[in-house]
Formats: sequence, C-alpha cells, structure tokens
Amino acid sequence: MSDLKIQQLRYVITVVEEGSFHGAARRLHRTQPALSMAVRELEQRLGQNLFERGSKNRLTPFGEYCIPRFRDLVGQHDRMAKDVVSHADGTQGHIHIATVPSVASRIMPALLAEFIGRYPDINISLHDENAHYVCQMVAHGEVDLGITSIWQSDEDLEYAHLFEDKIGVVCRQDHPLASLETLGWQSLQGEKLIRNGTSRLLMSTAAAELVENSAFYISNMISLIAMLEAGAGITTLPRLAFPEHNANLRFIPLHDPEVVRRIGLVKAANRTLAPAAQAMQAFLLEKLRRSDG
Amino acid sequence: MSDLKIQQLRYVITVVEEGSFHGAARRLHRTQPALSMAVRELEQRLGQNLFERGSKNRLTPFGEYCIPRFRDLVGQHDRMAKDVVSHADGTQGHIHIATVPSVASRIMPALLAEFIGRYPDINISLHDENAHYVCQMVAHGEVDLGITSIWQSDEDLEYAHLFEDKIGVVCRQDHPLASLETLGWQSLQGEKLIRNGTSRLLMSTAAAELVENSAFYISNMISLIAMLEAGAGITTLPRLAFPEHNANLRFIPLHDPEVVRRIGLVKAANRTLAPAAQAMQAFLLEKLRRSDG
DNA sequence: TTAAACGATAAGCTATTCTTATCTACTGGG
DNA sequence: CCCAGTAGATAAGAATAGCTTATCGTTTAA
Repeated sequence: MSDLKIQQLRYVITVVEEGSFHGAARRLHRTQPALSMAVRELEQRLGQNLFERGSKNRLTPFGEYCIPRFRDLVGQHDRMAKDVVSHADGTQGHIHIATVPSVASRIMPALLAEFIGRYPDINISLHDENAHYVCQMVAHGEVDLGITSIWQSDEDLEYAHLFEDKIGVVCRQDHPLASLETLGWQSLQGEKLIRNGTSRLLMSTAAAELVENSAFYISNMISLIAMLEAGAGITTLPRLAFPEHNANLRFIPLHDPEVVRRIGLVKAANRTLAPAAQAMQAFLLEKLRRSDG
Repeated sequence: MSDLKIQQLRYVITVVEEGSFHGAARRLHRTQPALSMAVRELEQRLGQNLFERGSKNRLTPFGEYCIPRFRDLVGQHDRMAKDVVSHADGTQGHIHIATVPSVASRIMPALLAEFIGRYPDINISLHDENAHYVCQMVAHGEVDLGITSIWQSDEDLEYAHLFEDKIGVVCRQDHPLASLETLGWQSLQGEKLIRNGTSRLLMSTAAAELVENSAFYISNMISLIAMLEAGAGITTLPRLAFPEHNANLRFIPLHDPEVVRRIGLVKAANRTLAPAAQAMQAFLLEKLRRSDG
C-alpha cells in the first residue's frame, strides 16, 4: 500500500467542512475538477467511496469513519511542520552555552536579556566553567557554543575572536600601589602575589618570575576577593574578572608587559550548529566582535 | 507552508536507518539519485540541511531534532492507513444487525460463528426485536442490516428476499390434532386459539376468521410455550419460531391455506453500507438466499 | 595505488496534478 | 412549466514533480 498524501486528506477534509467541492476549491485556491479528481483517486485507491455519489453529496459510513482519522493525521502533520519550521528558521530551539565566569556574570546577563527579547521562544542554558573546561564541553558536544580565552589550538574547535581583556593588578584601596594609574611588573617585586586561575596568562611574559615566586593559589573568586580585602596580598586579573563596584579594591592596568586575555567564540569544527545556535552565534559576533584582535 | 510529503519523510528516515543513500535506495526500490534529490528538495524547503554534507554523512543537529518527529508522523500515517484500508476492504469494522427473535435464536448463532471465523476482526452487535421494530431500526440507522418479514413496503427500505417460513399449528403432544401430518384450517374450528405476534400473518387468508375469534393474545414466547404446555390451547407459529426440541409440543404444517412468512434482508435505501456490513450482506445472501421466493 | 563504494549532478522520460472547457443533473423563482 | 443558477463529472492538454540512466568527484580500504 502506497502512501496517502497529506494534501489529498486535506482536500477531503475541506470538502466536508465546506459542504461542497466548489466551496472547498475556493478555500484551497484550486479548481473544482482538481478536487473531484483528487478525491476520486483516493476513493479508488481505498476501494471505497468517501462521499455518496449521485443525489446529495454527503459522507458514506466509511467516509464518516475516515474523516476523524484524516483530521488527526493532518493536524499532527501541521503541528509537526510548524514546529520543525520554527526550529529550522531559528525562532525556536534550545541553546547550550558555556562561558568563563567573568563573561557569564559581566557580559552575558544584558546580552541574553536582549537575545530573548528578540527570540522569545528560544530556550537558553548558560554554564560557567574555567577556560579549559569550556573548550572541553564544546568539543564533547555538551554545549553548542563557548565564550572563552582559547586554551590551546585544537583541531576539533573553531575559534572566532571577539575582544581582548587587559590584565591588571588588583590590590586593596589602602595599598601603596593603589594610587598609581598604571604600573609595570618591576613595581610588584617583593609584593605578596596570590595566584588564581587566570595567572597562567603571565607565564610566558616578562612577569613570569613573579608568578613563579608566588606561594598562594586560590581558584575560587569569592575567596580570592575576601583574601585581597583582608590585605593578605595582591593578585592579577583580567579587567572583566575584577568586580567592578568593589569599594575596597582597586584595579591598576599592567603596562609592562601589557598582557591581554583574548576572548573568542568557540564551536565544534565539522559540526553544523542547530539553527537557534546559529542565530545565537550571529548575535554574539554582532554584539561582541571588536576590531582590536 | 505547503505540505510535507509522507514519502519524503519516509525517504529521510530510511536513509538514517540504513546509514547510506544507496542502502536506503535499495530498500525503497528506488535509485540513489531519487533519494538524493528528494532529500535535498526537503532540505531546501525547510531552509536547513538534515544531513551533514561533505565528509561523512551523518545528521545535523537540526536533523537529529527532526527525525523522531518524522518517524512519529510516518508511524501515525501507517497505522491510520492500515486501519482505514482494513475498514475499506471489510476485514475490520462494527456491524449492527437486528432480526426477529426466531431468526436470532435459530439461524444467527451458527451463521455468525461462521462469519467471525471468516472475518475475525469484525465486531458484531445482534439485536432481536419484532418485525416492525426491526424495520424501524434499519430505517433510523440504528442498525446496518435487518433480517425480518417485511412489514409493509417502505420507500426508505431496500428488501432482498431470503427464504420462506411455513406457518403451522402448535399443540400439545397429547392433543387430538397431534397425530396428524398436516391439516387445514377447518380442522381447527372450535379449538381454543392463542394469538401471538405472528398471528397477523393469517389475517388476509382463509383462516382469518379463526384469529378474529381468538380471545387470547400473548406476545412473550416463553409465556406462550408455557401456556401451550399447560394445555390452555393451541397457536400458530412459523416453523422457525417453534422450539424445535420441545418434547411436549408438536408442530403440524398448515396446508389449507398454506401460509408463509417471507423472511428477507432489509437495509436503508439511499445509504451506502459500511464495507464490513457489505461483507455481512453478501455473506447472508450467499448463505440464506433460497430460490423459493 | 587502485578498485570499490558513496553521494552529487545533468539530461531526458514518465506520471501526476492542475487548468480550461464543456456536459449533465438538480433547484428554486418567475 | 421553463429558465437561470448552482452543483459535480469528465476530457484534453499544459505544467510540474518525480524517477531513471549516465557520469563525475571523493573517500575508503585492500
């Protein structure tokens, strides 16, 4: 038995709803013979008439049996098609994003608010992880997109640069360095430096020695800030990772060496993004791409 | 948005199941380009690729999203089509039949047993009512078919004669008439005749006078039999209505006048029967039609 | 490195689907 | 009673969709 065509079923249903072939033809933007022939073809294929021929045109008992089933299938088709199309054009879907914490807390909130305003039916999950794990999640397909500083070049990942984030020194308001507008690594000699997850950015620079001589490492940002507020030392952070409105701490850009964290959009290579994720990708590139790379 | 075709969806599903266009083409008895083109056409209509192009052919995330939905719709289509076709060819369905009690109890059991052997998936409801009400149920569409003696010709009913049922006299084993092989109405003069639902059959015959002079009327067959067994009188019945295996009662054919009840198949005129009912109609005509009409 | 398998593409044929034009039957108003 | 006006059926031809054959470029595995 070959396939019934959704269109045939829709024709039959419309004839029933309109009560006439002419009415249905008008509604379907077809001519009356087109419907007559399509219906007859279906009847012949089923081996039974759907409509009483001759006299008044109404349904046969077999037609009565079929119509609700035809309606069901056409309804299911229409709902499915609508759903699939809205996923195809990116107006609906579920996007999984992973970013480093600083981006997640400082950049994403406003950005995602704007995005969901533009695409109200898209569902978004935002994970924050360290730069390495963000890349790993993208590579493993756990998320569609990552925003992170690239860890190391990876064949399976496609990187698109977005912007740069300057590294600076963070110290307490009352620290001797706090009054400076900018400083070089030489000024930090003898300071008690607390390392954190972003400290590795200094490793291949002139300031590497400082990091190597540091005795403290704190991964948790809340703990790190508390430590700095307690006057236990200083640290280096990308500007974006510095808690902007903190009254007790200061951020002083490091100019010698000038170190930047390059933040970019990461996606899996050789894998097509879901349409919704494509929309997100375009949105992020539009909003975050700076020509400073 | 125009209709998706079941066939297109089936093509896509088969490609996924077979893991290749060639394999799917083999299974679908099509050539590989037919599938390539059909899939590409669908992808263009949706505005998104379902399969990763270039490199290995596997699904895109959008394809992953679509496949289960395509599967659902095709499955629903197939189940619906199978169901509708089995109703169309009369192998499945629900038939409502009404017959007079004698036919219901003496003829239908064996007949319906044979029918359900031949059409195991057809559901049958059997009503027994008097001849008049059987016709009414058919006319009102409460049942598809009736088997009854025709009450009066009715424009809305289509009657097909099946067989004749001879009227006879029923009396107790020890009754003076019981030893006769056959008898005429004259022999019944002076007998206490009990009327029943079938007595009207004698009204336009030579024996009408007997019926008119009868004081008793009993509609219920069980009561009638009990009455006869008690020796309260005699009655007339069509042979089919006489309880064949009753040891206390005898049935003597009436030969003057020879009265018959004409039993036929009744259906509503101008109404197409459901396919299952058509099968039943054909079956009943095949099994019950006698050339004696 | 070569052969086999895969998918894409183009050209041409076939089948389906639609339209135009016409026919017949029924319906209701004058 | 007749005549529009409406309905669906039918036939012929045009447009479109769908399929096949033939061929190409890639990738894969022996």
